Formats: sequence, structure tokens, C-alpha cells
Amino acid sequence: MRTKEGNKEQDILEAAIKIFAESGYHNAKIHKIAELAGVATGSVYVYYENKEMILLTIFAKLWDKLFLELKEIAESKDIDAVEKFDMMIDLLFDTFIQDPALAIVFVNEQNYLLQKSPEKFTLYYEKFLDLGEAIVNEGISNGVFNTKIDVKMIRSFIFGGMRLLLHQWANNPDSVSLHHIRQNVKYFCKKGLLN
Amino acid sequence: MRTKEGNKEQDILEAAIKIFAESGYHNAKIHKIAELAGVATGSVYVYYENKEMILLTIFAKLWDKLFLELKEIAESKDIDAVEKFDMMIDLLFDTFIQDPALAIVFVNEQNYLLQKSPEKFTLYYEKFLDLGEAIVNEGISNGVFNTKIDVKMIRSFIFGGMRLLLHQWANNPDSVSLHHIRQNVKYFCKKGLLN
DNA sequence: CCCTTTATTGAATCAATATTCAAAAATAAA
DNA sequence: TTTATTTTTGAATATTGATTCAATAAAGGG
Repeated sequence: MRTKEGNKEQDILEAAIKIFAESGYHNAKIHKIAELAGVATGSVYVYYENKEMILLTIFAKLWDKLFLELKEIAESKDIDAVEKFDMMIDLLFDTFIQDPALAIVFVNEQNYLLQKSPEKFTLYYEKFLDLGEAIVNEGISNGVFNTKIDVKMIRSFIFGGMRLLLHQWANNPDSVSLHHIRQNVKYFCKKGLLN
Repeated sequence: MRTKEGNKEQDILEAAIKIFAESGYHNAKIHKIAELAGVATGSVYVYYENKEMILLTIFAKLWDKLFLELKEIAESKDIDAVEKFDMMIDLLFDTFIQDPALAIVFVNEQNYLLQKSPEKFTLYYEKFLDLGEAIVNEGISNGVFNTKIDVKMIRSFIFGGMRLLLHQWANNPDSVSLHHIRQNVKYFCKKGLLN
């Protein structure tokens, strides 16, 4: 009997995020991922069925985390909608500030996956956006947010805007502080949403 | 002497937009583009150096058009900043409403090109965003737009938000009217921007 | 210390497709 | 017509890189 040394599954995933971020999914070579992870090329296939499964795993874990944390926020009884909205923005920024490479992969490859195998994760993605929508709707019911706005649309708009800013930041983290971006986004969105 | 029949260069470009939209750039096959354009595989290479040049040409033409038209708007003396802002949003929506496939390619492949050969077209892209920024700055000088906002940031935010909405619409044009999207975007942004 | 089991390896395979190019076809001028 | 020139063709080539798998290594139980 031989036992597994270290956590190659995780090592490979982390290496893949870096390589995908650097070269883009389609130009990323499996042997480069293996090299960075410190394993043999073949080992990658012991842990992941194929290249696409690696990408899928990255996204599944990310959306899972985001969904669970936003759920916590959305369901909290003693926080008002405006505050929840703030926390949602923070959640996204905080998630990516810890891993710029993940932010790049997220922005660049999300559309590809959505096109390639929607059934596999449209679910998570939609569930997350639905929670965001619920928060805004709560604000509307309570009379703090504007009723003139189509919430489904604005949730996508805000999400798209944040995505682009995150991407720019992740590609060049020194050019602007994420804190500054975050402040502006919150200010702009709340001004747009509030009565 | 033999003369060219029709306009294969254009036919190929139009076919490429459709195929890229449908399969994504990386999964698009040259022979499929040729087939749709009604030419032989080899003919594609008579008109375009390689696959990437086709994509580059699509973007160059698009950005060129957008830049020139926004320039017209931005430089006009007898339109105020708020109206110019409106027209800018309209310009983007009008461009893509005529060609949903182009909208999909635009959203999906822009980041790839930006990463692959920034030098080749960062220029156009930046020039367009700069014009948008100038419009907002004009509104600030005239006291109609809010000074608390970082214009460079918000121009990206708005652009990113519109991009995502366009993408959703282009993938499923019947689900929402682009007119409705446009109204909401204008309303939300102006509320966010105005004093 | 051997044996069995499981983990790891990486060179060889193999499929996919972008690109090339020699041949064929079409046109216009002579 | 014939010829010269340019366009078009699509089968053949060449490359690349994902995936496989037989061989090797390590670990634990007996």
C-alpha cells in the first residue's frame, strides 16, 4: 500500500488558476500546470478527468463559496437592505482581492463555460444573482430603493460593471486600489438605487 | 487576367462573425467559416494572414466605427453633456442591435485579444473610453454631474455593465427588449451621475 | 524483508485543424 | 484563339498538445 503524498489535487488546481490566468484557458498547456504544481503530466489526469474538468472545478468551488456566503448575508434578519447591498459588494471584492489570478480566470472564462456546458453550472450562477436580486427587492419593499428600476436587469448591470473593474485591477493591481474601486462602486450604485 | 468575383474578403469576415459567435473563437474551424462564406478553405488565407487576423480585423473595424461616431457626438457644441451621455449609450446599443452575433463576439473575445496582442488595439479601445470620459467630465464642469465620482472608474463600470447586458440579450434576444434594457441603463446611470 | 496495493511517472500515441501550395479555372488582352 | 496573369481551390502537410498506459516507485501489512 502506498499513501498519497501532500495534496496534489489542490496543488494542481492552484497551479491551473495561475496558468489559466496567465495564458488563458485555451492557450494553457497541461504540462505547464503539472510543472508548476510539481507533479508529472500524467498525474493531472489521475485527479481530473480532463482539462475542462479542471476549469469546471475552479468555477464550481468559487460559485459555491460565493453563494453560501451571500445566502448568510441575505437571510440575516437584523441587517437592512442597504447594508446587505454593501456587504454583497464587499463579498465579491474580498473574494478576489485574495487571489487576483482567480479574478482573471473568472472574468475571462465564465462566458466560455456558460456557452460550453451551461447545464453544469448555470445553476450556481443564477442562484447567486437571485440572492442579489432578493436583497434589492427587499430594499424596494421597505421603500428605500427606487421602484422604477428593473431589478433583474440592474443586478446584471452591476455584476458586469464589477467584473470589468475586477479584471482591470487584477491585471494591474498597482494602478488603483481595490478599496477605491469599491467605494466608488458602492456610492454610484446606491445613488442609482436609492429613492 | 482574372478579376475578383464578388467580395470574398467581406463574405469571409461576416461568416467569421457568425461562426465565432456560435462556437467561440477557439472552437471555430476555418473550414466552417469558408463553407459559410461560400469559398474554399484556402481562400481564407488569401485574404487573411491567419485566424487571429480575422478576429483582429473584426475588432479593428468595430472600434473604428464606434470611435468615429462617438467623436462626432462628443465634439458637438450644441448638445449638453447629459444628452451626449444618452447618445453614447444609444450608439452602443444601436451598433449591436443590428448584429447580435457581433455583440457576442465582442463580449466573448475582447479580453482574449487584449491579452494576446494589446499593442494592436488597446489604442482604439482606450480612445473610445477617453471620449466617454470627456463627456462625463464636461458634465462635471458644467455642474450637472456629481464630483464625488472617479470618472475613469465609472466609465469602466458602465461599460462593463452594458457589455454583460448586451451579451445576455444577444444570446437570447427574445427574453427582453433591448429598448427596455437601454431605458433602465440610462435611468440608473444618470441617477448615479447627476447631482 | 517480501508482497500487495496504490500512487506516480513521462514518453509514446493520436487526433485535430491551421496552414501551405501546386494545380486548375477564369478572365482579359493581344 | 492563344497567352499571360490573377484568382480560387482543396487535398496534403505539419504541428501541436491533450490524453493514455505500461512501467516504476513508495508504503504498509504480514
